[in-house]
Amino acid sequence: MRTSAPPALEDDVVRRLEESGFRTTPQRAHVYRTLLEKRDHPTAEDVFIRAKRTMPDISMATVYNCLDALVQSNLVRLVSHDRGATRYCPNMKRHHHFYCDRCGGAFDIDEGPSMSRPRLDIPDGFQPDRYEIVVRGLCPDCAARAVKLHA
Amino acid sequence: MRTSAPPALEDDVVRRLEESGFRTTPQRAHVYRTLLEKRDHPTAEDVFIRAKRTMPDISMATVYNCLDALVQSNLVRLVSHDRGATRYCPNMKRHHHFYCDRCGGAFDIDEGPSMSRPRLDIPDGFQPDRYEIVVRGLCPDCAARAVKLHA
DNA sequence: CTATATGCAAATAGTTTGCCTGTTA
DNA sequence: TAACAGGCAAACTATTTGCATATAG
Repeated sequence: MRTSAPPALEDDVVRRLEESGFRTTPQRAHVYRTLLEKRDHPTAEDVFIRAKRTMPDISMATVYNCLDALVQSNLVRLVSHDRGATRYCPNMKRHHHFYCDRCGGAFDIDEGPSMSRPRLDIPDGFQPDRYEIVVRGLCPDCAARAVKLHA
Repeated sequence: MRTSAPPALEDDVVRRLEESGFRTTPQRAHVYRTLLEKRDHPTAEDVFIRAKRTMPDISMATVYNCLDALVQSNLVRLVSHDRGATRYCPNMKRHHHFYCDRCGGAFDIDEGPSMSRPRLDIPDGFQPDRYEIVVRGLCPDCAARAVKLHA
């Protein structure tokens, strides 16, 4: 057993980026930290605005570059469920998503302890790597609003 | 029991559109028929090009309008899994999707007979309506190509 | 007859690219 | 110091909108 402190988040990021052939740059680390800060599935532009607060010279193109590098390094998931802008999610624990039909919001759904791996008949030749369950319907806010309209 | 022939596809389309408050127009029916013709998850532009072959005056804006009306009428599903253009799928039978990490292709996965509904802990307040399982990995073509590269 | 849909063109959002400079390993 | 990354602005792609005309109910 190692006696030193657990590796800092930073170390992990560096390692993952390097494993995928990316250099570690202040921008990439900063974009990642920005995502961790508020896990609300921000768009690239949201990330840009937030990242700019403490790194004013960062550019939109760099944000896209960083997000791509993080996605390819398996540090961030790309979330895209409607015609709107792509969203990004730094939660790499196995989890699922709920998408609201009305407001378009995306919400993480943790995997319950009793959850069994679904059995799907995936045709020959496909090489599945991972899966997620996508649930759609109304989020709490929109559901509450829908009830009001019917009152 | 009705003695006449089962309702034509058209009748069903008309009913669904009307139930959702849409008028039935030749363009909407045509876009729907175009989608049914080749179930390969085309983009709006693909649909536009195909639809134009037999309805040369149809416009891109109308294709978007029609696709929206069909989606809202539950005749078509919108499929969006990367930063590329949104794709459309007229298969409303319960089914799932496989997305290829390499080529970005989307494939329908039928639900096997032994499939049990997955149990998710959806927090209070959410009003789930439907779900789908999304599997990612390599499609047969890309998997075969990956093997070759390692040979 | 009237609300709604179409077609066109222009506008906007989202994302990518080229090019030159700066930085990482 | 060489290959890679950043910044900026322009290009591009996907989608939406405004408006005049046409059409479904």
